[in-house]
Amino acid sequence: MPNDSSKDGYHHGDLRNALLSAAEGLLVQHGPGGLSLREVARVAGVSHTAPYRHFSDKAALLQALARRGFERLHAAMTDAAAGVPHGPEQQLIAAGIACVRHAVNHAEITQLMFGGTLASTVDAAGDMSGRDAFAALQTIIESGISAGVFRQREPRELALVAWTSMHGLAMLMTAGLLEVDTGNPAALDQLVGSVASNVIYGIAR
Amino acid sequence: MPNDSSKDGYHHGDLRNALLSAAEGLLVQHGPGGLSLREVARVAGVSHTAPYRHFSDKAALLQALARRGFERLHAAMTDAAAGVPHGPEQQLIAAGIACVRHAVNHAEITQLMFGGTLASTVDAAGDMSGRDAFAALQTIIESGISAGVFRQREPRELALVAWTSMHGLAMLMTAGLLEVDTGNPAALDQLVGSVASNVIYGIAR
DNA sequence: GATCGTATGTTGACAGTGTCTACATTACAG
DNA sequence: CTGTAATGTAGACACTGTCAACATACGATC
Repeated sequence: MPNDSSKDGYHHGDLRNALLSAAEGLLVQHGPGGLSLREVARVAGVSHTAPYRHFSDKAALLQALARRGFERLHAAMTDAAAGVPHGPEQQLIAAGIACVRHAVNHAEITQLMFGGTLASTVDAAGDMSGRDAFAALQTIIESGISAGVFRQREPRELALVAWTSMHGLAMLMTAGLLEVDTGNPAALDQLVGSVASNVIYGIAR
Repeated sequence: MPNDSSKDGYHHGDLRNALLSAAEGLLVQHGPGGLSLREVARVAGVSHTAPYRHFSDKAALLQALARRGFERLHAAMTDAAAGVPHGPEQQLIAAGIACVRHAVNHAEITQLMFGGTLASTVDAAGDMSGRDAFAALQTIIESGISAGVFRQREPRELALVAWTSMHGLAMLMTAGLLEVDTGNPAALDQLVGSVASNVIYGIAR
C-alpha cells in the first residue's frame, strides 16, 4: 500500500503535492529546521531521493510551501475585505484581522514565509512574496483616499504603515513574543482591532 | 598558535566568548541554518565537542547569541532616545530609527532573535526577549502622555502600535521583502521616519 | 608543596542528514 | 512495438549534532 491518492504502482501519480502536504504536516509538528527531507519522503511513502524528481533542493520544497502560504494569505485578506462592504476603514480592519489570524493559525509557515531562513533563496521568487497581500491593502487604502476618509498621501506610504503594523503583530505572535492568548479568538481580534484602529486613526482624514 | 586571546595552553581562557564571536561571524557569512557547531569550534581553534563545556546545546549557543542581540538593541534604542531631549515625539522617532537600523545592521541576528527558529527554546529565556526594548518605548510614551502630547490611553496599547510597526518594518527589511536600499542610510532613515511619523500622528493628542 | 576533585578540552563513535551518481521501472510518442 | 523521457530506487559520500570515555590543567585543602 504505497499511498492513498491517485495511482498505486511504482509511480505515485501526484507525488509533488503529497510531498508538500507531508512537509506541511511535519512542519507544524516539529518546527522549521526540525524538518528533514528524508522524513518527508518517508511520510509520503517513497525513497529518500524521490523528492529530487520534483524539487531541485530542500530549499526549493520549502519555497514552494511558502508560496502556498502567500497565496492563502492573500486569499484570506481579500476575502475578508470583500465580505465587509461597510467602507474602507472596516475593510482595512477586517483584512488586518484576517492577516494576523492566518499568521496565528499557520505560525510555522508564516515563519517560513517571512523568516530569514529562505531569505537568500526568496530573491528569485521574491516577486511573489507577499506583494499581493500588500497590494490588497494598498487597494483598500486607495479607495479610502478617493472616498475622502483617508488622508491624501502616497497610498504606498499609508499602506506601509498598515502593512508593517500587521506584519509586526503577526510575527511577534507567531514567535510567541507577545503575552496574549492566541488560542482565544476573541482576545486576538480585540488586540488586532485595537492596533488596527490606532493605525487607522493615524491614517484617517 | 591556538588563539589570540588570553591564555595559550590546553585551556583557552575565554572560550565561551570566543565561540560566541566565531558564531556571530559565521552567522553573517552563511545565514542562520547554515551555521554548524563544528565549524564554530573550528574557527575558534578547538575540538568539535569543546563547545559542549560551555553550552548544553547548539540551541543554547544560538540563544546566547540572541540574548546579546537583545541587549544591544535595548542599548541602541535607549541611547538614541537619550540623545534627543526634544520631547517624546522626537525621542520615539529616534528610538524607532535606532531599532530598524540595528535590525538592518545585524539582520541575521535579528532573524535569530525574532524568527521562530528558537521559538520553542525561547520560552525559557523569554523573560529577556525584547521586553526591555518594548519597555523603553512604553516609557517614552508614558512621558508623552504625561506631557499631554500623546492621547490619554493605556500606554501599553499605544506602545504596541509603535512596537509592532517598527518590528514589522525591521523584519520585512531584514528578510529582504521591502524594496528599499538598506545600504543607503539616508533612504532608510527617511522610510522609517515616514512610518514613524504616521504612527505618531495616530498616537498624538 | 603534594594531592585530589573539578572544570575544561580531546578523541572516537553513532545515527541522521542533504545531495550526488548509477540503476530500475513506467508512461508515452513515433 | 520500440525507444526515450519521466519518475522512482539503491548506495555512497561528506557533513552534522550529540554522547561516552579519556586527558589535561587549575585551585583549594592538607
